Amino acid sequence: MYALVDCNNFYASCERVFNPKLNGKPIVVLSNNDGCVIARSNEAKAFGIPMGAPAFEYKKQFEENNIHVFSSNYELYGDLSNRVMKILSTYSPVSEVYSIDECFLKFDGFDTYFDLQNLGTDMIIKMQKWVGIPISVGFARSKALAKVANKIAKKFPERTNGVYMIDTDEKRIKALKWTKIEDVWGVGRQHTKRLKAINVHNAYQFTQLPDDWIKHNMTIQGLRLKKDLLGIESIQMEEVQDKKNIACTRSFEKMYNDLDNLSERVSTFSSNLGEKLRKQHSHCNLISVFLLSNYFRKDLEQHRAFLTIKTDFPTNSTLELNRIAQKALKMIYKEGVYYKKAGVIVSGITPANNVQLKFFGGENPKHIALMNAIDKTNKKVGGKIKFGQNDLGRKWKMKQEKLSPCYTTRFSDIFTIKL
DNA sequence: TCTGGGGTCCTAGGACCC
DNA sequence: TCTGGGGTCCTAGGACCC
Repeated sequence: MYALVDCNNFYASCERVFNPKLNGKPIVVLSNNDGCVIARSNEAKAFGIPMGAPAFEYKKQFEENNIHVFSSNYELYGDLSNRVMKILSTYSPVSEVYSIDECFLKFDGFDTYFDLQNLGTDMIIKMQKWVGIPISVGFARSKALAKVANKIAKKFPERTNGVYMIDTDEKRIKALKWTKIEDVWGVGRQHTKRLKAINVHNAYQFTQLPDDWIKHNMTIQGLRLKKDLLGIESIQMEEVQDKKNIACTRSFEKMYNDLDNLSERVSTFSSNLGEKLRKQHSHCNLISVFLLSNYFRKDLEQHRAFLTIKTDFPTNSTLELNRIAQKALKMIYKEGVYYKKAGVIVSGITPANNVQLKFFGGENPKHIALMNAIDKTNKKVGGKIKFGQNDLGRKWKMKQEKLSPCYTTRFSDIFTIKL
């Protein structure tokens, strides 16, 4: 059996942990730059606030309905997520952290000795007590079915108490008939359109489609999904591994049409990626840069550009990454266009201890020592060393007007109790 | 005025090899 | 007149996830 454990309205729930006055109150959490809604408490959902709603369009509704609005606080969410995952990992030797708020657990052979239903209830109680985060648990014979079971547990809390198990074929078919096709894990907008066109509206109908059709239209992934939904394990647990791509991308608060400002952004993104690469002890040999104009301003010239450059040797030196990223930027930059977003992505990632040596050239050994010294210093005193091209005046600070304290990761933000 | 960020997997087709 | 067959590797782009 598999379990999928999912935190309920995770970001919104995180905001409540150290601010219990918010229990029962509507909450929304906004994306970077306070752009759009990316998490909603049940109360906020009841007001009809959709996922992805632009904050400025809903500002009035937030005020009228006393909806509490937060900027996203990834430092807090990340730390609480780690606590949740650590506790979940004690329930089974095989676990897979699937996202910041979801975890698969595998219970091979457990059913002989444990009542999984009770185990699920135990998880919920412990998580509430130890971390303060509400969770839902779905059990089933495959990962895709565990996802379905989880959805049922979350949708009917009063009937399931947060735990639902699909353990018979009868329950499986009933659950699949209840699941709308667009809600199936792995079926997105495009597949939904195609499936509805051939009269497939729920997960059960999907499982009745011929393999050929699925393979042709949804690749091998679709076929695995079908088998998983039939109760035949086809989507395996995955080991945590090093990242294969690392990206750093941002929308700007206003648009820029000059190379100077874009160049500064790209340089800051490159430093950030260098740090991340070194942290996971990797090198990369592909660097991509992209620029996007403002999609919402149809009145302005549109330009989307993306360019990948191969490095001469695998590297994780910020200086080398930035040199190449700047080169790419200059090649795709188009004068006169107002840009709203830019990003740098590194890929072709290899472990640092496994670098292909070169006859001529290669990483400048001085860079290695320099990066080492910078990382160590920054770790000790908190990001004090920056590169000349990076913004030192912090004029790029994100719009975060409703940021909550980092209760668990900063001494300055620690919770105070008044006696 | 204002609209997020960071990932994964799969496939077709081109480049190249013998 | 007539021009093969069988591979591998790489990458862009499309689909998906949270």
